Amino acid sequence: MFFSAFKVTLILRSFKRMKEVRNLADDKIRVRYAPSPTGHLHIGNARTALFNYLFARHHKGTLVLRIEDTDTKRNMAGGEESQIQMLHWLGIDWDEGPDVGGEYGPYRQSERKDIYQPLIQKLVAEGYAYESYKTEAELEAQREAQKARGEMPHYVYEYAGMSDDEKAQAIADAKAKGLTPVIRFHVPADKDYAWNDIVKGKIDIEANTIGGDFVIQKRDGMPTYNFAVVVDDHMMAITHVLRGDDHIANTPKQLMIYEAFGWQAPEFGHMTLIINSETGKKLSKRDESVLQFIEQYRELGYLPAAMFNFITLLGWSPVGEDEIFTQKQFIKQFDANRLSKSPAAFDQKKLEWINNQYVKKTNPSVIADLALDNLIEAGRIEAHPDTKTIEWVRQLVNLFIDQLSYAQQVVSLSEIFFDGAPDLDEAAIAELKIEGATAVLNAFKAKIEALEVFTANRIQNIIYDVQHETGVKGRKLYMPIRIATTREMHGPQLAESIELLGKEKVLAHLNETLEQMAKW
RNA sequence: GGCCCCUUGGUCAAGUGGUUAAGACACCGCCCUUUCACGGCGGUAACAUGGGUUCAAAUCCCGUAGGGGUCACCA
Repeated sequence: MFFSAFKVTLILRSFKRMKEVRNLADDKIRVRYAPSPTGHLHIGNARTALFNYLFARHHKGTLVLRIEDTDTKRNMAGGEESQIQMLHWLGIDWDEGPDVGGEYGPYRQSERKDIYQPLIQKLVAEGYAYESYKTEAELEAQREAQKARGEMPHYVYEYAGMSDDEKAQAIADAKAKGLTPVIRFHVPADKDYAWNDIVKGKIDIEANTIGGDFVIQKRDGMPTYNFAVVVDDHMMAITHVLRGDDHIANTPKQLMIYEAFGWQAPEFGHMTLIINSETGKKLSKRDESVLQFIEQYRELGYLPAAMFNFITLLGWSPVGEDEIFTQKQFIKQFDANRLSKSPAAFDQKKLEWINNQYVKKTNPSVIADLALDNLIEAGRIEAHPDTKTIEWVRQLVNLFIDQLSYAQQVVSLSEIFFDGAPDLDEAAIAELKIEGATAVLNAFKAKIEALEVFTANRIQNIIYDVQHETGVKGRKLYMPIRIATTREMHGPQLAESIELLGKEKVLAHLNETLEQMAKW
């Protein structure tokens, strides 16, 4: 017996699979979502949070929320609260974080300075890092000069060619001038940093292509992102880092720091960015053509479960052909190996379709409550409506519920119930000129005037009566009534619409229409 | 420009050497229907490109093109 190439391939493949399963089945999996509180929750960040959440819950691991607020200038007041609130709205919860505590805290980087400082000093003492006195103005000038020479901007080691004594002297001089240094990490020359990325596969980057020694401690004493993540991920025992692929270029820098400390790096997975289908570029926060923030969707009356579903399908795909799942089902079937390698465009139409699927499955009173807010917001209904108005809105929403992509659409769909009678368009006029229309309308009007209990049921019966009386049926019966009462050719079920319009409005519209018709 | 990543219909995507190349959204048509919508049925439409490897390539290798990301004392 001998092994065929085919068999060897099979064996290798199953070995590879075994390894994956063993890694991923480990219940000590700890992942984190680490936003910086610079604003509201962005779609892209929400997706990162979502995948980390699914990954953690699928493997029964731990999700950590860590606030990366080392840039004191960019921190926004209320940013953290806003992010937390929107994550909860989406149905994401976590096991450790600034709001819930945990054994690995504190969970805000601004509260961890005492942890970073000694570690930075350790790197300096061991020669992995050094004080850098170049000012931002000098560095800017250097970058300009490099560009002028056609070079790409990069940091040049400021003590190049100096002996230890000369270097010590230079530092002493700078100190004498009262300059405060930053700390730079000394990038090892001619080394390769490679990792097996969970989504992209093997990535290999040479140390000398990353732009020179990078800052790990800023002049204000705060660590930079690239330093703080490494320390925190290590100290918080993070096993898997799932983040946007705009972090790929940072990864070698972080690997260097792991190496300097002798720590084991976590597994990395770099997920694709969400792009704007019009520009093909990553969603930029200034981009006006797409709503970018979760809060905006909430305000339009999108349902959290639908958003969760939609975002999950953006860059990840389930095994079968279904696309609508409960959160529980998503957790059960989530598999990081199925994360997409190519970027996904944000498709508003698909989101609307998905939300409509959820709207139809949701208790109508929930949708009505959302729509009520939108109607108040739009000025259609006064704030603090009475119970009669609320009941009326419920009926209104029920008329449109099957076609709602999101609750706020009720505002534009229901215009005829709020505004005065719109002008008739040509098609409507043509419809009213069809023989029999006048007879239908006169008969209908007489019965409506006499109707005491103004309900859809009674109104429908009137329509039947008109049918028997005039002998007109079908489109020729309904269209004149629809146009004369609602002043539109299209709309939801007629009897219900007439009920909601109310007797007064209906008669006013009927009279106006009949007067117009008399002049033809 | 250096480095890195990506490339299946308009969009999201399945696919891991042999398939009539799934499915969903959108679009178009038909049906249901008093209109609109919902729903049902059907249709148009794709492996960027050139070379290999192989009996066989969307799938493996190399090149080319295109797109994107990143090059801060931002994260």
